[in-house]
Amino acid sequence: MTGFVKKCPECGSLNLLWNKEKGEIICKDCGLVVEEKMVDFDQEWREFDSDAAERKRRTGAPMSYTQFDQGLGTDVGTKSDFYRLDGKNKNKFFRLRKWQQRISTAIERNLKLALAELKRVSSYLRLPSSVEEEASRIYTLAVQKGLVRGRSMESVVAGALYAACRRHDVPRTLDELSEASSIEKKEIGRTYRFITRELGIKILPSNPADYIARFASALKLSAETQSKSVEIIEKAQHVELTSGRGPTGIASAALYVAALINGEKRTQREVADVAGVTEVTIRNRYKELLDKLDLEKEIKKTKKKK
DNA sequence: AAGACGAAAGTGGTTGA
DNA sequence: TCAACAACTTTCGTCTT
Repeated sequence: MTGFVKKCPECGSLNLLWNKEKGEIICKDCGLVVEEKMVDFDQEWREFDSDAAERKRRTGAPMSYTQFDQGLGTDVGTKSDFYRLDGKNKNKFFRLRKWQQRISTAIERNLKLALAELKRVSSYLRLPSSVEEEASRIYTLAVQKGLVRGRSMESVVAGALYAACRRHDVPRTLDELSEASSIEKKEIGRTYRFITRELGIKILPSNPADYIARFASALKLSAETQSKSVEIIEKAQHVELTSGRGPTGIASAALYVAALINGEKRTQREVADVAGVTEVTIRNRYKELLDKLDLEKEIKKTKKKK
């Protein structure tokens, strides 16, 4: 097991939680998200003898959708081939090469550009490579279905990334995508809905709890507060408070309450900012949470302690 | 003076006739 | 295709700490 990060840079704790699926390392003590993008250096297979090793080892460049042609491109000849051909075949050679280049310019160049943009945005957001891969796949499919026509390449890229994030339970808000790609929120939402519908990609509504780690870390809240808010969210889900509501609203309200309970008060404004919702939404969710989950005692308790 | 609260009007999207 | 609708936002005035 290889670990780059062994100690939390914030509080020095060694109590780190590795979450490979989300590509995050979270400090259990202070809640800081230490590293959001990490590489898994483990081999996922084991070799018991040299025979098995031969079969299981894979060599060569990985095939990846982040390469525009999955890394398996073909070029029709180069000059070095040219001198070996007679007159007739020279013509054929040029014809083929011309067509190859025309096709390249039409579709593949677009893909090349788009995937470069996709990589840029995804690294800006420090997304795990699994998400980047998925997004590239989605974009490629979208191009093949001609869904990019009439839309800007960038917005489709952003939409594909958003969809990939959702599928991998690594939610990023539309605001974050918007900031990274400089495409309007509405536009991303629109293309996101469009391409997922057209490609028949099913996406479950995201779980508010998935946002907690990042929001809490941005607000420098303790791990207790984090788990408290996850707990609150779970309770809220049992009482059917969560369906139909924006997950970020729920997450931020739960976080706000949890912070109050643990005496780590943050203003509604602060929470609202990192979660990308308004104070009003937090207030509404907050009120509902208090109504249904009688958390008031707990808040009063910590008040008296002071 | 800042933060919390709540009312009212507006926005963009979904749904169902 | 249109109208009703729910969730969320913006704005603004009032209350609380």
